[in-house]
Amino acid sequence: MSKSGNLALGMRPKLSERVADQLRERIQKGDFAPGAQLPTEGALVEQFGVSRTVIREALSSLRVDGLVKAHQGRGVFVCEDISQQPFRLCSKDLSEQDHMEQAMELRLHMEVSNAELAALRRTDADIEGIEAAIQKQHAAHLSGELGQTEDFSFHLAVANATKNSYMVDFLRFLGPFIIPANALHQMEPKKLPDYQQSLRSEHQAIAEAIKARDSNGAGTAMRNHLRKGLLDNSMARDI
Amino acid sequence: MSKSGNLALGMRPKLSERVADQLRERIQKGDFAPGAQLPTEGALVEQFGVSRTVIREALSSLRVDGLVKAHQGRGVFVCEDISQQPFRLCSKDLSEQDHMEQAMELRLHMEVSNAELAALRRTDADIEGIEAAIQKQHAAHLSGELGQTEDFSFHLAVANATKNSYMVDFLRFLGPFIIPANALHQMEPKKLPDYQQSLRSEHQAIAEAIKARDSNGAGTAMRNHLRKGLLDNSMARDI
DNA sequence: TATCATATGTTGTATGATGAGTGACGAATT
DNA sequence: AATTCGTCACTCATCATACAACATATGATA
Repeated sequence: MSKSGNLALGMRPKLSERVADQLRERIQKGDFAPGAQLPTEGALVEQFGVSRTVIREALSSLRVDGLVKAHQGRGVFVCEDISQQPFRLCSKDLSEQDHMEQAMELRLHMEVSNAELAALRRTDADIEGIEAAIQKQHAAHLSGELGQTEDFSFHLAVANATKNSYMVDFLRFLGPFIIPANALHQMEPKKLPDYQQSLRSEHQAIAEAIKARDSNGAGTAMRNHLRKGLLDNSMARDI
Repeated sequence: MSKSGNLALGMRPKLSERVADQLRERIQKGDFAPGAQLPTEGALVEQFGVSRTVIREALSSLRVDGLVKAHQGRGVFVCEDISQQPFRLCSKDLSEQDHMEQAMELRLHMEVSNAELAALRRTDADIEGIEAAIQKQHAAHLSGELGQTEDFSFHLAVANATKNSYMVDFLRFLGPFIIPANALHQMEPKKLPDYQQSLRSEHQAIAEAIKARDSNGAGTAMRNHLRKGLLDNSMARDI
């Protein structure tokens, strides 16, 4: 068809995403109330002046986000509770520096809580897992590796001891945002062994406090550990 | 009524979602390495024996989740950093009770940190916002309303004082999971005014500690406040 | 060698047809 | 009259095909 005169959409990014964004907006603005039925695909086709393919891809987008639910034979409806909307950590109006600082801060507080809870609830198996993680990181260091994966495993093991799976999930979600910030890469190779040594001793301190069921001690040990990481990235604040 | 996963009741899963799940699995299992190119849509059509529409809807799903990125004319590639994966709070293998407990625990620790940080960083404007929220909740109570929205606004105001937008975002994300758990609805109407009164005084205590820049005080006040909410729902643990 | 035109492969979009679930209406049966 | 059941219109789900837009490799040409 004649696509030359094509409307106020602008056509640089994918059409389907632009349509999806517009629909998202209208939903969140309350244009379509929760539980209400969206216009049918055919109606949207006419409204936006695009093909049904585009409309369906846009709706698919909203469906994955948990904003709408499609019922075959009935229509597409706005979800009653939009609480299922996923949490993302990518505010585009933040500088890279701010983003990193705030994400790291979020992780720090969360991990301090993890350590405190772990100390209260840990089983013997948890202790084994935590110490095994420390051993593996040590082994990685001896092999000349950076051992970042093993480092993260330690923190996951601590989170696991809280017996709260959401804590683990959230840490696992937060992890990738933090690891790239690690100053390991730009560190002088000469200082690396010292750094790794202090890293291990900090982990050890956390582990021992957890083992001793010392909640406060585990919390402060974790706080010191992570705050040190912040300092190495020269983004310390009053955390 | 069950939400989604449903093979039994004649409600068969959509083809596109089954394909999407299989692809997700293969990606996370490392079958497709990060940065690698997925098979072309045409290849996937043959592999799965479905139409291109289905393949495209499945890929669209992965795209929204941030697992893959499609480039017109080149192909579909697994994202280098899967960090953009959204965080969801809906582990299906958890009982409703466990889900609520763990989500609430996550919120509690996060809000305690918020209160502590708010006390350190609050400006005078933050104090005004917090106290305004308390006033509005009071007004709502006087009007005979439950004032749950205003209650949440108070917590958001505290989060806002941390100057960490992710704290606000995360609380806003967590909020809807918690509010329905509030025991307000099943409370004897006679006790309601007392409950609302104590709610307000707890909020007031938090606000005053923040105003006094008493970090520890604000943290414990918030902990007490939320732990009380837990007790009212008879799901107290060693938090 | 360097540059440009072309061919090929890929995703994006458009269109039409068919299958399948839902709900409403009305005719047939009890 | 009340209930059952078939029909029909409407909807989303899937399929199939074609073309457009973009990226890259290939080969011809200067």
